[in-house]
Amino acid sequence: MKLTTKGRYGLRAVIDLAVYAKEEPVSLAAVAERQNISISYLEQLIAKLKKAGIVKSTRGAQGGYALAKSPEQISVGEILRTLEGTLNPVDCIAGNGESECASFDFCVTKYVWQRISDSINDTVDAIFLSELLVEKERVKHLASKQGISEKEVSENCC
Amino acid sequence: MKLTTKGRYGLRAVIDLAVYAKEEPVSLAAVAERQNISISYLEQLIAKLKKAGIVKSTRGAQGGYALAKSPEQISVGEILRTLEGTLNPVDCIAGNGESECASFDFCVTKYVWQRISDSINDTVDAIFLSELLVEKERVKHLASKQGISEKEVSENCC
DNA sequence: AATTAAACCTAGTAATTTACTCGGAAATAA
DNA sequence: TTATTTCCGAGTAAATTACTAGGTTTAATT
Repeated sequence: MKLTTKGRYGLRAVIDLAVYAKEEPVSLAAVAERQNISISYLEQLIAKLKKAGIVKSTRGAQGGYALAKSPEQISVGEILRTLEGTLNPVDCIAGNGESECASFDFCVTKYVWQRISDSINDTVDAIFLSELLVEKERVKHLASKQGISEKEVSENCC
Repeated sequence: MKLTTKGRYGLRAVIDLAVYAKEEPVSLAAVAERQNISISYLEQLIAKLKKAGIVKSTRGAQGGYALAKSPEQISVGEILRTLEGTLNPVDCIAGNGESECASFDFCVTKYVWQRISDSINDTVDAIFLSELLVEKERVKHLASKQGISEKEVSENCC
């Protein structure tokens, strides 16, 4: 039940864009450097985010990425599902019919998996990027009080 | 964010014991056969469940396994955490201090991971084996109405 | 027009994890 | 004594993850 680095790095990248790409697009190199993530790996993640309409890009020199919507319109659920695939604990409740197991309708464990799935999805769909930006301000003040730079925090985040 | 077969098979095994090991212990071979799971793999899972005090064993011929507590006292959370380890979406919130990331207290993403973790754990801790047994009766009737045997259901479950 | 900075694209690959199997030792009922 | 069963540790093939490498294309800047 672990998220992969796709979801973890990807969320950090989107937050980074929300903070730094307000005026002008930000290059992936800049995001990668700030977040201490490999740039070529980030490329793959951002490609998915773009396809999903979460970020937009401008090509060529001085180009880069920015959010495609306002932080109020981007949920963590959207981001994580884009990068991780469905957030179901098992495949058989994907809802596409294809991966349903043969005993789908009579499965007791499915009852459990469905409830876990619902709780995960309800949770992440209720957290919007805007909320994270508020939270980010809060911890930023906390950190600065303790003499810890934003750079340090970003680089060592989980 | 997928459960492994440990959690999936293990929960099925515990449910199987709840149903079939009421009077006398049930051999792993019987569970494995009913649930269509490899017996030697099940051995590993049941060892953990025993260590955790969820099931108990009697050795020797005619021995086997049974629940160590009543179904009202066994939560799905207990079972899954025993088999899967912590149900956290990331390691850094394990709470043991050891796996905490360097930016632990100032991490925005941690705020997200913690909420996901809480929702998963709250959900599974609120489901008890007794509830699953009731649910099992319900789907059993549904299945039999459609001419599907319990055996079929068990063997093909997710 | 040339250079440079960036996004975009595809394929490969080492490391890790998962999902098992195998072979036996110890215990106990029949 | 023999069957049946739990118990135990080590090994392994397959799948997945977490990347890297090596380019092409686009567009601003010089």
